[in-house]
Amino acid sequence: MIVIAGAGSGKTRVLTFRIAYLMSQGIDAFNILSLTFTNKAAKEMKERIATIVGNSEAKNLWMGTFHSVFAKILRMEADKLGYPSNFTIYDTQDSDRLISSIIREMGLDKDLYKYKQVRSRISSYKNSLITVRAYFQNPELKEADVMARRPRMGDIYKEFVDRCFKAGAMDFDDLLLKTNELLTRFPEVLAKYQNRFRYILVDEYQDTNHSQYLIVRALSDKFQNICVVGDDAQSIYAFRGANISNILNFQNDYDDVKEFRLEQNYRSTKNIVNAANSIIDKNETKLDKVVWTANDEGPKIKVNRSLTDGDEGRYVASTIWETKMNDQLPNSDFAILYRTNAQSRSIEDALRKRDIPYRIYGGLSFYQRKEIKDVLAYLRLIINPADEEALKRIINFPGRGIGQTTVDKLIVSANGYKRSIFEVMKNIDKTDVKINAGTKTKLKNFVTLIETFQVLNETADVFELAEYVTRTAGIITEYKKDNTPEGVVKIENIEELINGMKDFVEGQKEIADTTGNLAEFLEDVALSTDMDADKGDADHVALMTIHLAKGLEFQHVFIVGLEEDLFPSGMSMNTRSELEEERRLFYVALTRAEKQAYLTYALSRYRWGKLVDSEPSRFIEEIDEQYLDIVTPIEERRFNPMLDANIFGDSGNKPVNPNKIRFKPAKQAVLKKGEPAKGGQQKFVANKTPKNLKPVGKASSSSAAAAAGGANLFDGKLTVGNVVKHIRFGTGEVLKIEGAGADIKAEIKFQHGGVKKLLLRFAKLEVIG
DNA sequence: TACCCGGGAATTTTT
DNA sequence: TTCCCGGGTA
Repeated sequence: MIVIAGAGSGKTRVLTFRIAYLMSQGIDAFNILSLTFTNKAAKEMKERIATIVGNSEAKNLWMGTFHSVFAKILRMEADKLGYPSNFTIYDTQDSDRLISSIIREMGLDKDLYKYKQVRSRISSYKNSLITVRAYFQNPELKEADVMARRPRMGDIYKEFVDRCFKAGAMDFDDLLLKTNELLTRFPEVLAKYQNRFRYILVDEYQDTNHSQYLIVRALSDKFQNICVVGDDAQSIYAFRGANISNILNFQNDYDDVKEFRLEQNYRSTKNIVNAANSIIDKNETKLDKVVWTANDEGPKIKVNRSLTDGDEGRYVASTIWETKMNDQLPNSDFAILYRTNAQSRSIEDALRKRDIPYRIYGGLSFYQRKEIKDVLAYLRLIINPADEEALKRIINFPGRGIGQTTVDKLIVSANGYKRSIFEVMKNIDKTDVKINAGTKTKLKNFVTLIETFQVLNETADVFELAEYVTRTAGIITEYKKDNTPEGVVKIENIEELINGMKDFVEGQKEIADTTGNLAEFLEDVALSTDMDADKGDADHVALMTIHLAKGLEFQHVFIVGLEEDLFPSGMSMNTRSELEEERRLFYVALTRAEKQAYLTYALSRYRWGKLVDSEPSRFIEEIDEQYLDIVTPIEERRFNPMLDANIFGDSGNKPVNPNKIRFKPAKQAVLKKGEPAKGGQQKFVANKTPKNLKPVGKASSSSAAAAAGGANLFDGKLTVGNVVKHIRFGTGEVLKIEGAGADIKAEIKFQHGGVKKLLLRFAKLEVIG
């Protein structure tokens, strides 16, 4: 069964009710597999089902992301593929580092072989199930890479795969690729999971890549009881291998397909739905469907032009402020969506000036921070000493006098002996590595250190282990040296991580069938993203990329930076299909809005530190004019009368003249240093955000913090003089409270452990006096 | 091997 | 503007 579900038509509801229905018909939850693309979607769906069928029933459902479900299966079957069951999952950064290192070792020109391009190339091979062997058997692939002036691509690919295997590591793509390998090479395994997963449901089917498609098809082949839900108009992940033809051709893959179309939108006003339709109409590749709504007409979509990105931010902030006040709305009714993460900056500055609380979703997540990754690298190495990336990360952190040269020698030697680096170090005296005695001692000490941790890991839980490791390995000491605010935040983050582990351990105790071990914690971490940490935290405006916004809805949505070369992105307007994906992205953005949508663009914008002229996006014009309300702020006209004539004609309120603004390449007008920008307003674009401020907003996303569960006291409940109790520091007195909004900190003097500054949003404090 | 400095590239989107 | 890397020096 396929459900083509337009935006806002309730497709998640369809899935949850179908699952609940299946269970009400006596089908064992054990036999149901439900796949999503984000942990958050899985979690929400599980909760919704739990409210219908009850918690204990819902618990047995296999529901999760492709990556997490198949990571679990791979752990159980790892030995068949020659992997350890506690294999490491390399994140993108690990892969990047390994690829860079391979390029360097092979003596290739790193300007020709850019690691990011190499990584995405390898990723697309894997997602298309092109193994190393398949690559070398197919002259066309080789040809394509030669044409791209990367003749050694195949060799890098091979080395990368070999090194991952040797390190007992899988990257994100491997989780799918190896699952395919498992299901193809071992018919008995396939049969086992076919019999197990008799009912399969897939959300966001339009986003599946070839690898995922094959897994789903293999698993559902026997019973052919599969239900996929999706919307071709919301396919926005082609760049990472999603194949829109999976949904377009679903009918051909199964014998007896029922198709349903959900075309009524329950989310948005008529204006928004119709405007969105008028955009998507411009795409050639799509399934026919007409989304409609019975909702009110609603206000027209507001289009606003600003002079600079700074002005744009101020327009957004002041509009939110006014609307909030006039209509008495919470901050959470507003979202600001942009094409690229870099755009958040000017918006943030403006929001901060107006004291509007906001949260940035995506970007650098808690677990990607350097200090967190350092700690995690120790833990990774403890359970999997072969983990090359973890080892390289910490072998000289904190500094132990083991430099790049030594590491390079070890790598060469490890490759020669076909052993892991750790094994070479362990047996350093038996190898022919040319390293002087002093360094050898340092290496031995490091090995001993890790082995001590491994012994402790036999008996201690994650929390105890991490606490011991951070102290013994000198990580805390290292960061304590740094007295800058950044350094303090790092310590706090590590403390937060460790607190999160405590909660993890507690949580695991309640769940009978998990081992509650380190490997499991690390898997959670590796597959978690910033979006997952959704908690009942303070009321805030949401800032995120449009990609992240898919599936969400807000009363008021601002889509900012609607400029040629930015949205559509300059890198995605060369082919029709790329442009159509950008258009679908715009469609997704617009259909997030329930009541009111705003489109904004700036005439010039800082990019790469330079002021660059820009033109309105073609997407603005593609919307049927009758749904638009083109506004030009009065203050802009007053300050800059000369700018008006260009686009809007004399009245300043006429619709955009297509001939003036369409399809001209953006001029890269570069402003010399010191020269004022048009209107001179850009100097108010405050870019002097203290370094530690921005990350704090992001840090709120940590699922460690989410897991904390304790009351956060940053809304005035805590005052100077209070006596509080902290889970780890014990009892203390509040000396000072400082900061604002999400950033409020308390300075607390603890009876044992001195004075500490704690971020109240994280710290679990109990007021006892 | 550690540290400092200057030059040059970077920004699509992410499980 | 920011970050990363390489080269040079101690």
